[in-house]
Amino acid sequence: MINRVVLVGRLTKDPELRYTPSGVPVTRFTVAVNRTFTNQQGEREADFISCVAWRKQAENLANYMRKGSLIGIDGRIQTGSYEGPDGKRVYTTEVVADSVQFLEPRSAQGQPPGGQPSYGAGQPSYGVPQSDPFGTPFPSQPPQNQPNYTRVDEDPFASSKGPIEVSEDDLPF
Amino acid sequence: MINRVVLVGRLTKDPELRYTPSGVPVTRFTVAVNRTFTNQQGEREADFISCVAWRKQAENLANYMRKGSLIGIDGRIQTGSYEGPDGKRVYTTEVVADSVQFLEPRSAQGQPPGGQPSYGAGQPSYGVPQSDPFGTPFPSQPPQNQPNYTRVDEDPFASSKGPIEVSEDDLPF
Amino acid sequence: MINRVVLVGRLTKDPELRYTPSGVPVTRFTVAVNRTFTNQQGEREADFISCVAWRKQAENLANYMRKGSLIGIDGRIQTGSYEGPDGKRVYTTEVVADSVQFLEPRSAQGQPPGGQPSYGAGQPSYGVPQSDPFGTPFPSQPPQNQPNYTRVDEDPFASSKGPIEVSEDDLPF
Amino acid sequence: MINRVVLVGRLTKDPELRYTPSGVPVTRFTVAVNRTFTNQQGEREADFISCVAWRKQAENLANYMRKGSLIGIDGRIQTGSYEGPDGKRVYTTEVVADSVQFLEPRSAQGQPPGGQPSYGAGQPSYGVPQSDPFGTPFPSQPPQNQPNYTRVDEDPFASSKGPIEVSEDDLPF
DNA sequence: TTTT
DNA sequence: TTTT
Repeated sequence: MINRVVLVGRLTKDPELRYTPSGVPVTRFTVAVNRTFTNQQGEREADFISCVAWRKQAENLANYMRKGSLIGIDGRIQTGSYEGPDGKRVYTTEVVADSVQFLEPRSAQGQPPGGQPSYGAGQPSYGVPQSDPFGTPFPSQPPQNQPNYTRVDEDPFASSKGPIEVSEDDLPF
Repeated sequence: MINRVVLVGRLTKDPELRYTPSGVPVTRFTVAVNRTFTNQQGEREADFISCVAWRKQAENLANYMRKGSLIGIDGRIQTGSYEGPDGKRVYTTEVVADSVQFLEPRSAQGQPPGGQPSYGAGQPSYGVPQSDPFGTPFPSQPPQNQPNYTRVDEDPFASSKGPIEVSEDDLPF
Repeated sequence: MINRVVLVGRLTKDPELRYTPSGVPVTRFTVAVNRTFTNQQGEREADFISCVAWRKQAENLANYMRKGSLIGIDGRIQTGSYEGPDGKRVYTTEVVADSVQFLEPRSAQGQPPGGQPSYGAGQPSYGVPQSDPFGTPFPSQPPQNQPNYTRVDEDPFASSKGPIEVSEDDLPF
Repeated sequence: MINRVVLVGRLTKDPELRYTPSGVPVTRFTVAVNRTFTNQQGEREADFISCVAWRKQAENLANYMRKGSLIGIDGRIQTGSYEGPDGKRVYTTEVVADSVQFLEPRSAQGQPPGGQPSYGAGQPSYGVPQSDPFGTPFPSQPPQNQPNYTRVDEDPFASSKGPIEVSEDDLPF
């Protein structure tokens, strides 16, 4: 069985880092991939593909990427379902990123989005370590003892023996 | 922008051929891809991935494949949306198959599912040409003047200049 | 049978357009892809992957890309062999690009390398249409009756019925 | 940087397991991938793609696959070079298999190639443990203290921190 | 609910 | 040096 996806596209939003109850970093995001062909009206449409990244990939995404960033994803399609608010089953499809590539030129990198206005903030925050995991510009350790971060569904691979991350880069560039 | 998917898995159902109002063959189907790793409970789960094939790929699928068949897909992820019955927007993700590979051994092929009972039909239909596009075991031409086949949404690429099918094989094996 | 390759990397040289005896444009080039992991010495190595593009892809490559450009390739591995100078058989492996993506930011594009500045020519030719296919910044027609361009091996797909180019974009961006 | 390959094809030979000086299992093999299109003469050609698998993948290959077996590979292209016998540099391209899929139907599996005549050997060898790593039908541990196995070049990833195997299956089916 |  |  083979299930392989490669995407190159742009983030539709600033990625937001979350943590599972057991402290595993996770980021959900959408990649807009422009089609290489046009429709009947001669317009170039795009596909908006839901993705999820875990651990270091999630942190790198949140620390170095923002809305509009060009990104490469190597991953797999994962489907699932959940009980909708109306009691009906909702089926989901998303790409789980094994590895994430940051394809912006150097000049466009290094301005990590923080709580501050992204471009041209008043006071420089780059390189200033923060205690808030959402603000730190460098890959952070899972905040083991920080009680009030955002919780998400538990990492389904928390105790899986298979490797989750293919690329173990500490820094994406 | 890159959007590439490769899947190898099994059909969850006998594929069913449909035609757009303008006579373009289309088949929607689901591929079950077993994961190569196990979950916390030690179970091997599967992803159930929605796919669509057009034209010759659609015909080959309907003519030569059935529930359980091992299949290889080379395609791309396509997203879209439609108005749900309750007026809410429903978002969709599917794989559009550029090319389809039939990975069953020869012995398991050649028993095309037809209008007849697929498994264990009374009279052999193999190789018997039919006028009904749903029953013919060989790739058929779009039934231009047959009014009462099943209609589906129009082929969005009907007049697109880009190639839809990467592989132009007349026969899949 | 499935044979799919996706690469994102940088051109090791300015691409050079050639034509087959029957006038089909072809460009051979090497893509350097940095590995996402390091070796025992802690160094990040790269793979230098031989590629070939035909027709419009070849022209776009030659017209818009240069040494160092970031490029995405969607293609397949092709192997072959030829008689070496010493009479021994030499085996080759290369990636045939079905589609080529130009991943440089806009600012880095639009300066098509020509005989001019790039390779040290006198006057700027940007945007100035030329009859010479090597100088024109826009995709050109195969120069059917120009006798003295560089000849290469005949296009093996010249009369193949299968589609060669997946993406039919006239302009890569 | 992205470097992803997916292949489905057939082994051109029975795979042979080797070990590096430090005991890492490695198998080199060639996958024949039939093209999905025909050449000018209407013939369907094939690409013969050099591959290498390490560790458990190498063992599974040697234990469960033979000449002609249908196989799926998820991997990356790796290039390198070595000093040829005539002192000239020889450049190599091969696919490093991150994961290997065994696509034969069950009936064709389970007859591990051994020293015995492959199909229909007189005495059943399946499931009979052997001390020879080349004959055992189950994944074996690296033969740490067996001096006289075949040596090959050292595993270049022996001490790499990155994961080598994406799929950690003990058994391929 | 979408990116350049 | 190649597979079905």
